[in-house]
Amino acid sequence: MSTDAPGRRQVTLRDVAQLAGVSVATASKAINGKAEVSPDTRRRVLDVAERLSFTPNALARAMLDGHTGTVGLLTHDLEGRFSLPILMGAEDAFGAGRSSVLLCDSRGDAIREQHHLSTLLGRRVDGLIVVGSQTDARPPLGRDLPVPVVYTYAPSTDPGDASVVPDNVTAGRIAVEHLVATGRRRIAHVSGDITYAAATDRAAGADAALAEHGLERVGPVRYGSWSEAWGRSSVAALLEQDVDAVVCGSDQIARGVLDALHDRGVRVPDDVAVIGFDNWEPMIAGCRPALTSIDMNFQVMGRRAAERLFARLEGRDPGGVETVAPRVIVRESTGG
Amino acid sequence: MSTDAPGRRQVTLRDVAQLAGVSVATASKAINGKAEVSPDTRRRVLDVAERLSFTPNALARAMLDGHTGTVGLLTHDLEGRFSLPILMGAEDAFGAGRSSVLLCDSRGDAIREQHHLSTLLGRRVDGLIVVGSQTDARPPLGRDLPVPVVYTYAPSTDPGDASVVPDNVTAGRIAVEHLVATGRRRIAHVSGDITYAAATDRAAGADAALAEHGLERVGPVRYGSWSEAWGRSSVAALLEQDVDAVVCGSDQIARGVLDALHDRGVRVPDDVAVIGFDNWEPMIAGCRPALTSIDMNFQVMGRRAAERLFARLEGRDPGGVETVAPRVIVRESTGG
DNA sequence: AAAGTCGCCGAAACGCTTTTCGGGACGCTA
DNA sequence: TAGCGTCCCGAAAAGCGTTTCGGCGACTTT
Repeated sequence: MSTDAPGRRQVTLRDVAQLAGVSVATASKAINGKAEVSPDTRRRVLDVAERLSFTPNALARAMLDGHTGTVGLLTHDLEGRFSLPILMGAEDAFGAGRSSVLLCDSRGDAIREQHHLSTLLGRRVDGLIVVGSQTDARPPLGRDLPVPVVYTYAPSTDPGDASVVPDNVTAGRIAVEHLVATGRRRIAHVSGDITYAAATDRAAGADAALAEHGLERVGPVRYGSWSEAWGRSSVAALLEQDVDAVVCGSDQIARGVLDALHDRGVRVPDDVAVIGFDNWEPMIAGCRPALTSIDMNFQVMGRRAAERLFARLEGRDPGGVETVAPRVIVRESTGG
Repeated sequence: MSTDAPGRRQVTLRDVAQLAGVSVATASKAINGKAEVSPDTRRRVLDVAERLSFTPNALARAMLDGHTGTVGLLTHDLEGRFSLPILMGAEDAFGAGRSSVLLCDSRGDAIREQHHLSTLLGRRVDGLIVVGSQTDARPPLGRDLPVPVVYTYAPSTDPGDASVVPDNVTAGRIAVEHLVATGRRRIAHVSGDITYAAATDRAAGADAALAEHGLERVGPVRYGSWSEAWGRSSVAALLEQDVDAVVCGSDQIARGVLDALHDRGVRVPDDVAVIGFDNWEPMIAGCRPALTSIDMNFQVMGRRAAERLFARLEGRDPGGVETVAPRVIVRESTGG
């Protein structure tokens, strides 16, 4: 029936054993490098296994030792550009740890999320990583899950859970530090949607750094949307005051600001420095001049989440929220 | 040992049966809605199952009926922005078909690809989808694989394999059709890296459409790189001739062209129409005026690949290369 | 009372690992 | 050289959590 074109039955250990003239037990030991097999027999078995291109059935194995070597990765929206680097970092770390990733996208829908959750539990994943869509905290997946969970991007509302999140406060801080270090003093701030914790956290960090240097922000934090259009339209108001640097809540906003400054003949970085957040390559690539940006290190976040999941599996992780330090990528827009 | 904090032993069917006072066989039937169980017993079993939050072990199931309900998705680079929509489309289709996706990223490395392949085969995936990184054909994964494979984005060099690819020729064609339909006659073409089949295919389609309308391309196809910078710098040469429309090999190039035209005071779309490819939201969003673009329908591609994989599983797909039709998204840059 | 139904149970099977056990080869002693 | 103990290699069997098949009682129907 199911033995159609590309589907002649998978070769089993029994096939190998039979052809090598030994028992399955012996074949198993030979293949897994156990001791109690004569070198001679081992060779014979390995040869046959090779010849039949035998692949041990990971499922059967999993049923015995109780863990599958798979982890579930539950994302809220693949679409958003932040999930991807996290995903890559995690996939990377898991690949190294010989685990495979089962990917599910709940598209922000709690029902779908629960459905995927039970599918994953049914497949007996060893653990779960949950990738949120905003940095705001989210309720935990469920009570008494049979496997460890690490939340990333968005932390769990339960502080006992393990979470790995970007450090937006520090990001705002180092943006200002960089500007101050390069001689700027009159610093304005244009940001995105005020309902995003990312926006307000960055602003808080930036203000804190300003205060530490005895400076005051020029004008209010101008919240708007995460778009170039907003960046462009904010410039008119910005320039009503004397400004020598603009912190922009995202690279897109920064790009809008750069464009508008360019149109008005304001020179960057000579007259005004501009810095963005996210270090988003495709957006950065087209900026003139090249945009200095704070990289949130999402890929590192994904990797850390994976590492902590492993740690939890071994009972080595106490839980709690961990932040990932951002870093500044210096380019021309704040250059000397 | 492994029975630590979040890991008390998973509930098995036996536990349920025992507590409900029936045999495992009966419990199984009760849960799976088989007929030969009294309504009374069924209720009792279901209650217990609910109470213990029993989740059937999909692995054990898989060992019996021979298929796991998982498929492998082998991508060449997650990073590139084309993999993601394909991934989403596939995940979507599989989710609907009750299959789960095991994700592997080979990062363009053939060794890693083979390694992932054997891992996936070991996990007894029911099938594989391979997502290439360029539209150029690629060698098949291997001879005599035990499961069906569908290649997408990049077709397999073996025409007997099942492949789903974007239709770049048609994409080029409809770009020109649209321009001609909106009254343009003097059409130039700026494209990306000439070593990409995507670039040359689009150009071929565009030229064919021009020819059908008795038109000739204005100037050569100007190949360069897939960047805004190239788009910008190509404009000087473009404007040496009388041009009323520019086909741009990608949205990034188009954006560069728009920028440069803007700087020179050329009005879009009044003086010159501009059209891009890929309909890449974040790039489009910032364009002034909003950019008309050809959407390659990558998400549809992913879905089709998944559908064909299912079809292959049931022996219903003969193989061969299938193309996915692109569509034009009209915005202001070619508007009336 | 014979013949169905109906509801349930026991056992086999899936592919592997691990544990237990038997038997042959070998070496030592008398 | 016969008898005994040791060592090892390899075979057989149990077990993982399901589903399914063949039975087997008990109750209904003629």
